[in-house]
Amino acid sequence: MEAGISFDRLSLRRVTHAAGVVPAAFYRHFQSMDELGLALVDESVRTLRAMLRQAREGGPSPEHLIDSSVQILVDHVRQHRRHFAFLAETRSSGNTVLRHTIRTEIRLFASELATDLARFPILRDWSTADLQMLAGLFVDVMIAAIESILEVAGTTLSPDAPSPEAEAEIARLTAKRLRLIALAVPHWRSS
Amino acid sequence: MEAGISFDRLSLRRVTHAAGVVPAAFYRHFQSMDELGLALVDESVRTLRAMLRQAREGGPSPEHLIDSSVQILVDHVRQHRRHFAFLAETRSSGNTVLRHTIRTEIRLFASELATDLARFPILRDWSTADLQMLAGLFVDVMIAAIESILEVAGTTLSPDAPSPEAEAEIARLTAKRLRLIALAVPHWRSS
DNA sequence: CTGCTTAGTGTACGTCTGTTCACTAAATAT
DNA sequence: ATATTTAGTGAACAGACGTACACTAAGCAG
Repeated sequence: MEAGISFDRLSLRRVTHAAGVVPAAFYRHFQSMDELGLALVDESVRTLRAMLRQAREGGPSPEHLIDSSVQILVDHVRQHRRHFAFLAETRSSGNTVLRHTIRTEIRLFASELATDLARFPILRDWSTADLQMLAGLFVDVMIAAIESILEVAGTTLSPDAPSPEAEAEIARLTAKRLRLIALAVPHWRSS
Repeated sequence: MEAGISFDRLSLRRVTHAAGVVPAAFYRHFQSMDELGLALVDESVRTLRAMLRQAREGGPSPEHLIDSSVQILVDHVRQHRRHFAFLAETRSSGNTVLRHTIRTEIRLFASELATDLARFPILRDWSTADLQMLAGLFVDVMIAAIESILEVAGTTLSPDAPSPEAEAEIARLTAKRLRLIALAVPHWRSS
């Protein structure tokens, strides 16, 4: 099929063609491709925040918190593959405006996670900087997981092989990583 | 200047123009842009391996191993900014062949790091899978650091601001992350 | 019913793209 | 000294690209 096409290889003409519309009609909706991109960022970021919300509400048991969080991540990526693929690709490539917008959103995401973490008793007397560090580390591990999942499933919107086996392996590895990091927390003396 | 241009926005005609040569002359050297890309991957990967080699030889004191490794990373990225920018961008974007090649190389890189780690007494009885997990985690933290450095310094080959201040901040944060992870190592029971 | 707004049409333009072809000048090997 | 390989030329092509313009059909407000 080769249906997957990254955003910055996407042309105005292709977009309008896919929409069954003549190229000039594009300007009735967006002034430029940048504007389209920002609209897509908005939409995708909403998906991202929905994921965090679900993780917050879902797991009251701190025992299986890591596993349930990873599972929520995997499910969300599977269900909103195109949003995550768009974010993952655009985060490191092409358009400068979009790249900065996404990176800023992710930093914000990490900050929210940090305030969530602050509620855990074990982390009560960690400095703000250290909490941000920990949250950023968690987020980066999650991002690596997302990229891996997208890689084993065709980076954009091709159906490809869903390969739940490879997905499960990535989930296990990611949970392992997070558990390792969590293991360090009690022994960290926050400055 | 706007001199920075990512590889997949790069056209055959731009390459030949920059080389001061007519478009058709391109085919005397490469069959396609893919082939050019693979040549660039080769060159950039050599830089990557040189970095690992230096880190291996450089630090015999395990006390400051983390700080010296991070410093080597920062220095290498500064000195070979374009190689790292190329790898970082192409790793997640555009051309499928190049993306897979780079990701495979990075996996190989992590594997080599894993065998290095196996020599540490504390890690003697870790399973191979767990060593790979740890090495992969280190590598992903390093990749995140590289991306951050490139971000604060203009992603491609623009001179921009070198901003050694922001670089140092990233170095500190990365070292902190690695120290946190290292702190967990003694308490991990390898399965 | 009338008038304004919105979404879409069709055409056309200039520019950039990859690729081909026959040809030449220089370097290299025999 | 001669033959062959190599690197580069210049022109030409067909296609895709972004963008502009005047125009039309539908939806809705007054």
